[in-house]
Amino acid sequence: MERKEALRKGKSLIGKDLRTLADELGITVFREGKKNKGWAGHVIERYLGLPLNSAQSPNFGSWELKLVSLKYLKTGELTVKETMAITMIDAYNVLNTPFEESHLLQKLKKMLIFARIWEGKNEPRSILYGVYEFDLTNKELYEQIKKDYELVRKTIKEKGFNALTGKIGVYIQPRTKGTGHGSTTRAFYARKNLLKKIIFGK
DNA sequence: CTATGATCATCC
DNA sequence: GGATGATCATAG
Repeated sequence: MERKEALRKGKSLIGKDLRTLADELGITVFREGKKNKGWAGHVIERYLGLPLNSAQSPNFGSWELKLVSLKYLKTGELTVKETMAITMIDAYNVLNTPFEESHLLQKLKKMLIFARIWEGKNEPRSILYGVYEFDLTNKELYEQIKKDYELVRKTIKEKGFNALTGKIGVYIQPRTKGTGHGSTTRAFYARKNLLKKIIFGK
């Protein structure tokens, strides 16, 4: 499926409750009291007729599916609930790859962001809010992301991979991520301020 | 066991 | 409420 087509079909889902769709499509949201964290993504994939694929980059070919949770503040304002994982950091790869050719940039160019409204850990319902493309034609975003990438490279080079922390970066941060239990892997995450720009245009 | 996607837990 | 680090589910 082409990216454009996926975007168009995705948009036709806006306003729908992904929870009821999950039931209709036979997607498991909870299993033995535990949440299947990938359920919302699975619903979208199934709806679009895509294979449930967890493999790395070859995702769906010309584009990638990402999900972001939104939530309402007490003031009633809608905001981004969480940062978004983009891709794993490979120290060697990052050190030897300029931003223009980085895995990070390739991912950003391809991704389609599906924003859903999160209402609680028990997922009473979840409305699809919108579908977005990552706008890298926006100079300000592009340049700042590039700076963040360069900062990560510099940090690895001067202080080592383990010096990377989630505190680094303005739009993109290198955050620990792994199976836990002492894992030291890191991944690029999109910070909330960046997601807000893309989703709410501010 | 590890990679990946995404969310949870905790600290401020 | 927001940020950072840790964990969970699943596939290979």
